[in-house]
Amino acid sequence: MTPLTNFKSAAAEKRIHQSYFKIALSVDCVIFGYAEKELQVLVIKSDLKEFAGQWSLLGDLVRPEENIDEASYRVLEERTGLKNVYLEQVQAFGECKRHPSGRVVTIAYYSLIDISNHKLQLNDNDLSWRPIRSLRKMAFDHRQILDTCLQRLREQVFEKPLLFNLLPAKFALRNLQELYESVLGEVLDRRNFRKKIAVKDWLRETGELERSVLHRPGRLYTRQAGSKR
Amino acid sequence: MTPLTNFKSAAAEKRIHQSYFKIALSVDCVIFGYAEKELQVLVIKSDLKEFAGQWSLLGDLVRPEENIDEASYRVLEERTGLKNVYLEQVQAFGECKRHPSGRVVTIAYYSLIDISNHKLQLNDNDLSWRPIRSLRKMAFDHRQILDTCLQRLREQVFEKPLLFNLLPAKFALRNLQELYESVLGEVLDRRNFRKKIAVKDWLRETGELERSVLHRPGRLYTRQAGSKR
DNA sequence: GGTCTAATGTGTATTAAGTACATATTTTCA
DNA sequence: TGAAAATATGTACTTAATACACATTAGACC
Repeated sequence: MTPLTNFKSAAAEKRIHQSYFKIALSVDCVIFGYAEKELQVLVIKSDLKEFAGQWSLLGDLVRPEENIDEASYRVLEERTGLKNVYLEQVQAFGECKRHPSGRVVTIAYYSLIDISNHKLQLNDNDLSWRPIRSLRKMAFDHRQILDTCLQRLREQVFEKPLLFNLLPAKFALRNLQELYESVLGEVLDRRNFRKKIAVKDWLRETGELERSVLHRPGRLYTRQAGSKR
Repeated sequence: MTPLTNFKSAAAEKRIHQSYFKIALSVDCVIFGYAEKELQVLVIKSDLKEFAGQWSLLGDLVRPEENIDEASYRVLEERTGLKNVYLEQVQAFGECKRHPSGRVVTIAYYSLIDISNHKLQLNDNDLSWRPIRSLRKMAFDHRQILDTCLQRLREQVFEKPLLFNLLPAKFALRNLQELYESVLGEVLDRRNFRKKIAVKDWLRETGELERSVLHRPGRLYTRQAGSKR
């Protein structure tokens, strides 16, 4: 029987509430970006003394009257100003001792945004884009959360047109391939990559060409209007 | 900034704790079984008046000093007596109004057990195996949780040797195929199915044959010792 | 304007995986 | 001994994944 039922008395009910309704819930967002041919994550300097100097993911406590998905959208919007962004729940992390301030269970989400498209106040709050490679140690269990989300992302990149969210509206196929390569951590064959993307109907040619490149310019593509995220 | 840092005073810290550390956390386990050629789920009659007569998943509140994974193993063991069972977290469900007694966020897990292998007290507590098909309406958001877990299971049955957990130690290939068919909800070609399973090295022949069948008996197989769940 | 550079754009042959499909064999039962 | 019912098995076809090479184009420089 769950402790939430069959109370013997009102006093018993109150006692149960006091002993169980004292966990805090947070959401943590792994916000991926792409710059300098590397996958980046938006992180913030931890302001807990236990993790002084370490980077942490962007997160916040879930408010008492807030759905968890709403909380994740709120965190994202507060930090990046962006609405209607792809956000996906990955899983919960619930080790007792993961947060020094008490029992805080967190729900991890990941999101993908175009760094150049939003103007966040990077001077503010030590908020910063960091290449994943450089984030060896992070506050809390955030490195584990990041790994789990990255793994989920890797599983999905050929299933759903997710990575376009990391690029500007118009991009060359080479840019897309480099992005896939840095997400997957492996090099891909150009012809096979183009074939694989081509059959998915995720792309539309713009008719334009790259500019200011020191070589033959590639065609610019944009995401196919109907392609669902 | 998260509300857990930069307190202006001890009083402020206490206030924050009081307003945020009041969510309860539960785990809900979708425990799959297999009987009468149908996929079954272990459910219990809801004892909340709001859901009188409806079935609910097996769950419990997470204790203050308990990891969430530990909680799910505890629920499973309390209900089935089984230890060391495959259990996988799927995701959190956190709608504000999902539980009538207060804000209870739940983490969903799924598990697979061999019904014939455990002797649970089915008379006890209206605990019962029900075919999934028959569970049209369930208490809370448990039908949604069940659907989500079933979908995850379907994605994994050819990736990991999960379904063997639902069968007795020795089984014929036909039993395995019927199980796959009822999980996936589609019929499979026998020759192609055997080929697909054969390449995975999940099975070992026992050298024995089926008994007491009204036709040519099939060979009995058992799970390959090294095959990871 | 000719040449160099660097990357674009493209096709085919091979292998692996998935799908469709039919017949001989073995055991039990009557 | 024959009928019933399910086992065991192989091949042709299609689709997806992989490996791999060469002609083309725009810019930069002289």
